[in-house]
Amino acid sequence: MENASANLSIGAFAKAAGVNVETIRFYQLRGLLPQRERPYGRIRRYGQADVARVKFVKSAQRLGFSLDEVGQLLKLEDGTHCSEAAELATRRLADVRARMADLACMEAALSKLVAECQTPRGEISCPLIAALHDQ
Amino acid sequence: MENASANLSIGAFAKAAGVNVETIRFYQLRGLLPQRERPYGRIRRYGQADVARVKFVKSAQRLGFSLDEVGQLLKLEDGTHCSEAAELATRRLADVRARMADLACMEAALSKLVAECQTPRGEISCPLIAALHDQ
DNA sequence: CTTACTTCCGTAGTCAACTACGGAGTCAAA
DNA sequence: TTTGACTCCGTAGTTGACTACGGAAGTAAG
Repeated sequence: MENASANLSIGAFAKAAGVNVETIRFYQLRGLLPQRERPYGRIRRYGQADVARVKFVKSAQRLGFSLDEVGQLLKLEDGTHCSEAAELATRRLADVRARMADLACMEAALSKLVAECQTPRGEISCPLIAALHDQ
Repeated sequence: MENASANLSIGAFAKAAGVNVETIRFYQLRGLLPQRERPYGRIRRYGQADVARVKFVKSAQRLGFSLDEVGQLLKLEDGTHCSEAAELATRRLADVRARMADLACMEAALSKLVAECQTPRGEISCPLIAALHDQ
């Protein structure tokens, strides 16, 4: 059922998946897509299952998974390893939350500095630069 | 007044600034630190002003500025170009806020998926993997 | 004066996730 | 059958911010 509609050239495949041809090749090299056999000096053909796989990769990336982690997720793809998948996702979630906290600090500091810069002051030096100096 | 206490070797300088020696050299190459003259086949010496400059770079980096932007900030260092500095900071702030929004989306999606994985279900496939398939 | 640590300097390597290039082979339309 | 687009494949380049390496020269301690 995988090859049922294996009628796409790599270019059509890439377009259907919304990525560049080079990205497809790169994923094949990385083991994220199976290396299809090439029928006797002909061009390889791809199907909807391949398109779905690339879209899966892209979805997971949007959630902050690295390609390595996406690879692990793909190995669990039959859906019988829910707890392993959940563990990966939990780690990712912790990471995302840590990054959010970092950004919140930056946000606070930057908006304070920008506000101070826009406050009319009667004198010399820029509070943004000054603040950066004594952290 | 810059060279007032120019008595640190590059190693001591790096330690005082909390970075590696290689990082100092890299910053010199990038123009973030002045290329000191080398007194006739002797070793260069550095002072507190240099240490402060590296700390400035590190502070700005923590706020999300790239080294290129830090370079611009350093050119404004005399404090008389407050509005330019504020403009840079405003751009950074917008960027930080955009990244926060992205991460918030990821957070929501991931925590939903993890929660679903932990909900007892009576059957087959992993909701996390399934969800990734139809985004 | 010797020994061992630093410094100097340029070049090359790292990581992640691609992107670019180039030459040969394949395919489809006119 | 020719032409022009596409595919194949391997290698190399990109970005950002460093990190590593290696040989020669300077320096500090004993």
